[in-house]
Amino acid sequence: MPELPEVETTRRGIAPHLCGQRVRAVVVREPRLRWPVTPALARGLAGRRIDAVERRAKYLLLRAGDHSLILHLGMSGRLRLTPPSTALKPHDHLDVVLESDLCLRLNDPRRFGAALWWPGDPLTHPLLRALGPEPLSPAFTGDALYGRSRGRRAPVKAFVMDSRVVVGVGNIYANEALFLAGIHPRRAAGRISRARYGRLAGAIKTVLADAIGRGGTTLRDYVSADGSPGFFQLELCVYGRAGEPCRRCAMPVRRITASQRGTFYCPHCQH
DNA sequence: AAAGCGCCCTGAAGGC
DNA sequence: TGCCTTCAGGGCGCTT
Repeated sequence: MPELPEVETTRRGIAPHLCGQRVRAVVVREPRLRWPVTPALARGLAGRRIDAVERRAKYLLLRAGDHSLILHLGMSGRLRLTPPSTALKPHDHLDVVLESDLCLRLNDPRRFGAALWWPGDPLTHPLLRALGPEPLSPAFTGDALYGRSRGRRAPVKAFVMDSRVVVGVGNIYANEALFLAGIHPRRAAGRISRARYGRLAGAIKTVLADAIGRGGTTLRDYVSADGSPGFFQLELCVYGRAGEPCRRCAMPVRRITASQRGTFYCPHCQH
């Protein structure tokens, strides 16, 4: 479900309700997420105050004193703010109950998500330490992409979805950015010019910023923390549009499989 | 080092 | 209606 814009929209939704709040209780109903949710998490977080809610890549970082709760929504995870008395739905795995009597509730049918308790700065966690630059930061540039791509024979789509290269570019936005930049998703990463990488970096920034501005993309069931959907799906140029006319040239959008992911592109506009 | 898979899960959709 | 297959917005970790 969530790519960077959906995670950022969720962060913006929950942060005002969490920051400065003390945690009254933590309820773990299903510890079998991607990694087991440990008793240390429930024990350690209860009673602490949440100081900040940040995002790195698609991870949400809740800072609580010198510790941190690291959340990842995987493919199907959702966070909702709700009174703790709200009836439970299937797959409501974790509650963080606040003293305000609101509750941050994690629902994740596929359980690819994660809730990790870390005794330190979340950015030093092994899963976060080696991540590439944030796409919306000044450190992410076409020159950076160009430099890292030399000698790479993998398709450019896989290259920009590699979190060591740049974080937060999932399948939807990789397809969209490559369309905006006019680059064929199967082109070898090492055989793209510096100028074209400049356009690609710009396209990634544009598409992610636009999607955040529209509250993310709602395809099936994504909703933000307050239950409202995103609207970026209305702007999609290629993702999920196989057979429909390209918005630029009207040629039918083509669907192929690349790196085991659905890949959409315009055969006329992208080379 | 880079690249390519398998795999962790459930649910929805489509074919028969 | 039901059963089966396929596919899904992620990404770790293993093998080559």
